[in-house]
Amino acid sequence: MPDSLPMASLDKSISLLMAVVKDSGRRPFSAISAEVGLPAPTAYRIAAALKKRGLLMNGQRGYYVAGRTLHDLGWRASAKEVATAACRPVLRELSRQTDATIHLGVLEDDMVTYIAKVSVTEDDLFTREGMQLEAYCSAIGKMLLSGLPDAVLQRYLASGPFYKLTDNTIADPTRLTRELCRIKKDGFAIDDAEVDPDLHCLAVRLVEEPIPLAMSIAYRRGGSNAADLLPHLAKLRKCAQTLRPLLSRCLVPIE
Amino acid sequence: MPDSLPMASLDKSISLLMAVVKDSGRRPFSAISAEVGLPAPTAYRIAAALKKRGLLMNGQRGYYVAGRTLHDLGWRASAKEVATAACRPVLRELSRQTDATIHLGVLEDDMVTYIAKVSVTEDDLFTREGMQLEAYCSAIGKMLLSGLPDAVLQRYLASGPFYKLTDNTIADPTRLTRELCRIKKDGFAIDDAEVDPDLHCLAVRLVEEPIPLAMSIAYRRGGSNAADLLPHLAKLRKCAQTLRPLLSRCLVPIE
DNA sequence: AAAGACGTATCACAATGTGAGAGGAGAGAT
DNA sequence: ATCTCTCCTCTCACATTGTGATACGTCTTT
Repeated sequence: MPDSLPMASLDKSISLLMAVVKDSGRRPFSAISAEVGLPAPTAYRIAAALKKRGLLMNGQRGYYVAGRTLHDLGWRASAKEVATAACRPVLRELSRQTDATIHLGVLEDDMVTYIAKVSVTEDDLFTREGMQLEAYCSAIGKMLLSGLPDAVLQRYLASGPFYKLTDNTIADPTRLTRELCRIKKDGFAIDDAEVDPDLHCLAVRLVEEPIPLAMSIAYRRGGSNAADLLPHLAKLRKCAQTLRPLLSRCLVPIE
Repeated sequence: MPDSLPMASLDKSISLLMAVVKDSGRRPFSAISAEVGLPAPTAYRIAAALKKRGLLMNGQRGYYVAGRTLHDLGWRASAKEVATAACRPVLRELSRQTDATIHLGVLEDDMVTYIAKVSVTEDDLFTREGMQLEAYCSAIGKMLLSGLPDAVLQRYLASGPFYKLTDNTIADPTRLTRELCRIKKDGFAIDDAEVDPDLHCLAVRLVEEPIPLAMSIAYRRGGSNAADLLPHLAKLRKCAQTLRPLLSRCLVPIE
């Protein structure tokens, strides 16, 4: 063996961890460590270290099972979380350029969930990461709705009633349908103070797979209106363009 | 520093991995590695090793995000999977003692999912891990149904119709209700050839939190009947008793 | 009581991870 | 275009640190 790889010890540990977890309790630890090719003391030392960090736990004597930390980490590695992590730095840059707040959102049972909120300066928006909003009146929501299959969209439109949160809220299913058509055609959605009298948003689509994502730029200013946002459309689209390859690298559906 | 812990390198790697994943793209890698206290070359070497194994991936330049392997491992560390892993060796022992097939199951939208099937000898049962069966006619299913809150159970009973898979299947909601009451009182459920003419099962409850689990012992023999299984009830219960502390150690709801 | 498997210690050796320093590669700014 | 800053990699001498044969305590099974 001429050149031994760097971090051989880490690599062995990962192999062991994966082998144990994938075995799912079928074989005793000794058998697994043997298969991975580790002598007993080494294997037990690694297992002890992994256990200390909660990546492994003791099952029945002679057996190990996946630990809670692993579950935590895995949860944080869900498509939603990875998308958030991958996008955040780019969104921060866009926020810096536009001096506005950027939101990243997904559709979850007929509501928009904001999975990332990025702003450079302190903003006075009521939005928060993890918050859910009605889809039909927010820019991200309408953007995502416009991408739904027709049958699903019809079911949504029939599921009303839609309440008017402000004077501008489009609560009429017919008008909403027209608006979604326009959005699909133009490729951008606007929230013209439809959820809050002072809030104006402009949203574009990001990706569809493995999870539909959209992002929006938001201003909260008395006196401004939605038209003020349109100049930023190009920047938004360029940002989306930057994000797409990034996301597809991180979120490959299956190999 | 007198005694350095064993597997210090692994420990550092885990710290770095967790820090990166938990940061969720908020700060660049350099900042995170600095916080963890790792010099740049070391941090990058570790990151490269983690990336090679798919635990990390590259985001935007200067950023890392959780990788697909991490998601896989985390999925395998879900409550269901950990429960399976933790139980399997014990179930295997019971299977050896009784020379029967042991099943472990959960309730998932009104059906039983078999998450583990253990048998020492080759069996000729049609069951498979991951398979779903009607709850109202299987022993594990009835056991789990009997533990449902009253309101949920009523909804289930009203959700029929229940089909007779064999002559013995209890398809009448009233009789089924009576049977579930008995099961709740006695603490065991029987499948007396209610799903397959040759299959007899005896099930007991395991745990309720964080996920209701039940296990069953199954014989497939022409000429035998459910009464033949009752002598094994004590062994089943002892086995459940063994598993309970094990499971609570592995599946602590939240810390 | 004996046999066997799990898990931990001990310890000398050297393999291997370490980290300063230098340098290449990109991106952004001027 | 050049400059500049940050990201990332390479090299290399050092000694920290992981390694694994052997051996011992402990628990479970026969």
